[in-house]
Amino acid sequence: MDLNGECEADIENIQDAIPVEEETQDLSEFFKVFGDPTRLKILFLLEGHELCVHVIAEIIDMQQTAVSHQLKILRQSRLVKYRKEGKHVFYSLNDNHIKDLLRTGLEHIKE
Amino acid sequence: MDLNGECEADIENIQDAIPVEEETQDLSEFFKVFGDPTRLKILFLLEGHELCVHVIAEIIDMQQTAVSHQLKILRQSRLVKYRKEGKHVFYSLNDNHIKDLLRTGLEHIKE
DNA sequence: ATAATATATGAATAGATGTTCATATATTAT
DNA sequence: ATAATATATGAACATCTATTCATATATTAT
Repeated sequence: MDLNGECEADIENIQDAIPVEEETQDLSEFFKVFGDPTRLKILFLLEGHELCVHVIAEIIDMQQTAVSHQLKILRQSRLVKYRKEGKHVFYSLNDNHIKDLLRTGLEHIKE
Repeated sequence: MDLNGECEADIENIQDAIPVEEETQDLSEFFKVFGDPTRLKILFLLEGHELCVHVIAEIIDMQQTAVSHQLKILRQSRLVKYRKEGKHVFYSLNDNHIKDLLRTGLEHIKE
């Protein structure tokens, strides 16, 4: 049974390079979060500051509800954390990898 | 003119944390490429091997045309390069950052 | 020349995604 | 209690995306 012809012999071993299905799914979900300009802007903003929702909305010039929706996604992927203080909800980064990822990505697109 | 109330004073400076619009767009496009399980599988496969299209399709159990479409996207974002040899087209990774990104991403989802 | 194999690509389609609108909840001020 | 402010959320909608199908191109074998 030689399905792969002349190209490559041991498909069995090569296959191991791919993480199991669930891990691949989770990983793609994770990267998907970075695949939106609005969310990226929020992440860049939160890199240096703890900010509340309406200030974020103001700075990136988006509606508050749009920002809230995106913050929900960032929360769900555990990229940001939040702290309630009276009427305000202050968001901040929740992961050390984020800065690395953003910087590596920027390096690539600048090449 | 105090649009941001009690929360935070110097919106001017905070804004600088965000790259210019075009850069943010490009960066989100870049991450979007990693936000699909099929493309991730292809990238993991190519991490160690130079492979031709039909072998990739076979290993990840996808149709050849689906793989070709995804390879096109990977080419366009300069993540893979290719080499023609007779009927075959051999693909391989074209960026040193890819492994880093994949590994950092995996670290995050495993936490 | 014809057939077989490897790859690429355009069109179609189903499903996912981001924003907006309307509205709900919660806290604070009057 | 009422009004104002801050945030969250569900529904609707337009847009984008990934796969499939049909088919085109290119190379090699007969």
